[in-house]
Amino acid sequence: MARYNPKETEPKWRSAWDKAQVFKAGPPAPGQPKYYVLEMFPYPSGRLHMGHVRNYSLGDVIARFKRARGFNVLHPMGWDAFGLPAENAAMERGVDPRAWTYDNIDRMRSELKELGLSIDWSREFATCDVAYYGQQQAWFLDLFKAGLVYRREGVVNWDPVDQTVLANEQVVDGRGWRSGAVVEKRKLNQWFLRITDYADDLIDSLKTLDRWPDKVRTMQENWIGRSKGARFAFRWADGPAAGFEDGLEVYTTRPDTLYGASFVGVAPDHPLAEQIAEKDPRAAAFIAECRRGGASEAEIETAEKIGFDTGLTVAHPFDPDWKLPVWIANFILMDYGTGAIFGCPAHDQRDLDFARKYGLPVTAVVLPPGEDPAAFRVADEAYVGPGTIFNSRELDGLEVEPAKAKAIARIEAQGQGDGATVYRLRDWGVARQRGWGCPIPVVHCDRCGVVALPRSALPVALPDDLDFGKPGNALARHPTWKTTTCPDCGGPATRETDTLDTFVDSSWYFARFTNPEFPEPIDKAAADYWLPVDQYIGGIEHAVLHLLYARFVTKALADQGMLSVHEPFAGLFTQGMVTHETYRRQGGEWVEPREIEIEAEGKTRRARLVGTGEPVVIGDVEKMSKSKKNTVAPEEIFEVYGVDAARLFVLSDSPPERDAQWSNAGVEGAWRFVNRVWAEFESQPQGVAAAAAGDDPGALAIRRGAHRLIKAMTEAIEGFRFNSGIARLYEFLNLLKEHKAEGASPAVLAARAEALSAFARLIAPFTPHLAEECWARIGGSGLVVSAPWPDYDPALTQDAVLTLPVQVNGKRRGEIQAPAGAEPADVEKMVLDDPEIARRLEGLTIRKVIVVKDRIVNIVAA
RNA sequence: GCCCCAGUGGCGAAAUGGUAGACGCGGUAGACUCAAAAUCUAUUGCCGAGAGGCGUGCUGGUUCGAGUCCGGCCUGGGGCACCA
Repeated sequence: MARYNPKETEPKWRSAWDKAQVFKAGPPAPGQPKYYVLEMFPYPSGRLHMGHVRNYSLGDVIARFKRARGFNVLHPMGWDAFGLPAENAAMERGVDPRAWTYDNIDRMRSELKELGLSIDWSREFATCDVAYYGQQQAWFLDLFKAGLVYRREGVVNWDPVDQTVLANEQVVDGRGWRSGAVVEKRKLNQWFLRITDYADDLIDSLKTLDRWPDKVRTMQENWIGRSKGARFAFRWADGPAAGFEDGLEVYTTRPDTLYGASFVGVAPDHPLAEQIAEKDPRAAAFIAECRRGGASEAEIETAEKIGFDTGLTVAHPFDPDWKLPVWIANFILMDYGTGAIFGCPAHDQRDLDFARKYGLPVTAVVLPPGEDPAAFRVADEAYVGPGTIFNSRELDGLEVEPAKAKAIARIEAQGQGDGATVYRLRDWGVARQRGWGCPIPVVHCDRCGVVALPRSALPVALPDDLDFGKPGNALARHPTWKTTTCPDCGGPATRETDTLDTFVDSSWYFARFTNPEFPEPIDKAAADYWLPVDQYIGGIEHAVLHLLYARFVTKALADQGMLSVHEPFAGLFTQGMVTHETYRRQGGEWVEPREIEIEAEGKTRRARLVGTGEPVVIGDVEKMSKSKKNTVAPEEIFEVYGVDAARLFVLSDSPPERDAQWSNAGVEGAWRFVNRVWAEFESQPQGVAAAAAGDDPGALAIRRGAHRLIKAMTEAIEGFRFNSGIARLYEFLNLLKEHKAEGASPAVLAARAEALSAFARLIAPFTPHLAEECWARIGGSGLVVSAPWPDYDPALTQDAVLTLPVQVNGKRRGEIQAPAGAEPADVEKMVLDDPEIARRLEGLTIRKVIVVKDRIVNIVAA
């Protein structure tokens, strides 16, 4: 028997698909539903890694399944191709970033094609294609006109390694998301997209995304961080500070605790604090001290609360004779709310710590349920729970929520402020001081200021001769590119040399895929047909980055009339990472998996270096990374086991949302399966027609198994339980082996023929090349990729006679055989007549017999 | 600190409130082989010779019946975080 040879079959079938153009998305067809499957497009690093193999295999299962189910499927691929790695490669190796990127794309395209993905390659583009980013500039200008783009000086996150500004979302734990460098604060002119205009919509419509993981929705909700409260001004008690004649505006979520106020505080970089510092060197010294503190988690946790009494006082809004001191305090943040607060120490831990340190009063105004108002005191722990307001004059006796409403109403009546909603979300800073990106299509004119280019001036293309040889912005130092004329006055002007964040590039590519040739950014007819993406697949690491930006841009473009959908991704699936065991030599150096061999004896496993036999320590299972040397190169796996075995293993071992552990033994298991499948098809005599089984028990077992399998696979794929589905394939293969073709009756052979026809189609989404080879072997018509998904007969998914477990007092004590659908009363009689059960019931009195139809019997006895 | 998720054999994992451990990996024994690899067969949760007993992080509860539902706790992972 010939061993299955993927090296021969896999390329053969890929070119067959290619020739038949089977993966090209069709035009809108009446009566045929559409399905848009998209995996997050890759950065063209030049190398396919196992994470890609997993991500794209997952999407491919869905795409192939939906095709087989009769959907008009769109499954495109492109390249997120701008960004720093190209610039770094350029600087380190003196190559041109453009050439480097397109070379990488060529290499990765051929690797992805080798994976046998059902991609419509006719729609491929890279974000660094002028044809793409020129269209991006077009809609950027539309947003500019709509007031959704603005430029202002502000404090921004500066990544000193990548030498560029970062958005808040791109700073993780005080460090740049890509470089890992500690981010600095800098004051810069910066371009922003007004994502905060959409804060409410972005939160509220999360509710409609019922095919998104709760986790991602929660993360976005937290990130946007909506809080409801009041914004109001404290009036000055001793004459106004210059520039603050209307008072000092604060934000609070707890207006109900106003009678517990004991001070008002401002952030060290609040304009009032800066004004005071100009005249008072002690205040200036205090502010300088605050700035020294770092922004990392550990530093914040241990940082002591410190303050500076400005000597200014304000009046309590509800009692003009009540004076409150104004402090500068290090724990108040300038970029949240108004940068100023009132301190209520009894009901806020930070305020309490601060008040204890500086001897400020602590007055409890919320009485916890069941506490005695005369005796209740706050010691070291602020009380933040529910309760009844007391010590608060007209608010006394109210619960927290009504008290908030009443306080806000009074503030509003006094004209001092109003109820307000505040967000943690900041506007999206999109300018990057980098040369390998989409140029921002505006010019700076001495006379007219910042001028947006007209559409006719697009695309603003990158020059071909950028010098990436040294750090910094290659575009800004180009000798001639930025010199231009003002489209308004015709006078001399310079081009903006900042480029757009690459997250802008990826925030609309899914819409461009619907018609990548269109002369406008988006072909509305095509987008209306294909969008939203029915199933989007990618890593959880983009939960608040790409996925938030893409939602925002979709809403903004929809408001410009360019799109009809307000959400880009109807279904989202976040897949886990690919991990591997780590190995280290005694000295601690990491060792690659290919350099070791594992031996097992009983339950213990040992690893040794190949060749020397030096023992190696088996370490934790971790995400594949070059630094820990626990990577496995996909192309080496393809070479040994073929693409199908790799695809199968990466889908079979863990549920797709969880991390999958790669192991050599595991892929060998998948390889065994591939060979056993092929052996099963080879052993079947050719030309046997599928036929109804009659009552041959073997044939019936095969048919029942097959129909059960079809049902299970259909449900498993719909529910993203690929690992369970694949387990059922293995199970069914074991069943087929019990009913070998060799020496089988005609009835069994006919049942096998029916089963194998279904089986070839069921494995097609997972091991598409093998499926074609099997399909051809049994004389299936056309390509299996175009064959319809098999149907099942519900009547055949159940056995005629069932084995029902019998429990006594909830413990399994035996079993009986009963026909499917047997009436509970009949089953009860059978159970009580059973001698083995009767033995178990000796000396007991039966109180109750529960029969769950076709399931279980439980006898309650004492 | 707040929010979310997860704890099941040696390992990856299954299990609409109804036979816990499907399926795979690994192990053990055997067949084939001069031998090995590959392949095939059997077996494999734990304790026990067996009958049987015990088992889904711990602990209470609901239920005829709980891995699954509810309460409390422990451990691990993730997100947010001096956010007023």
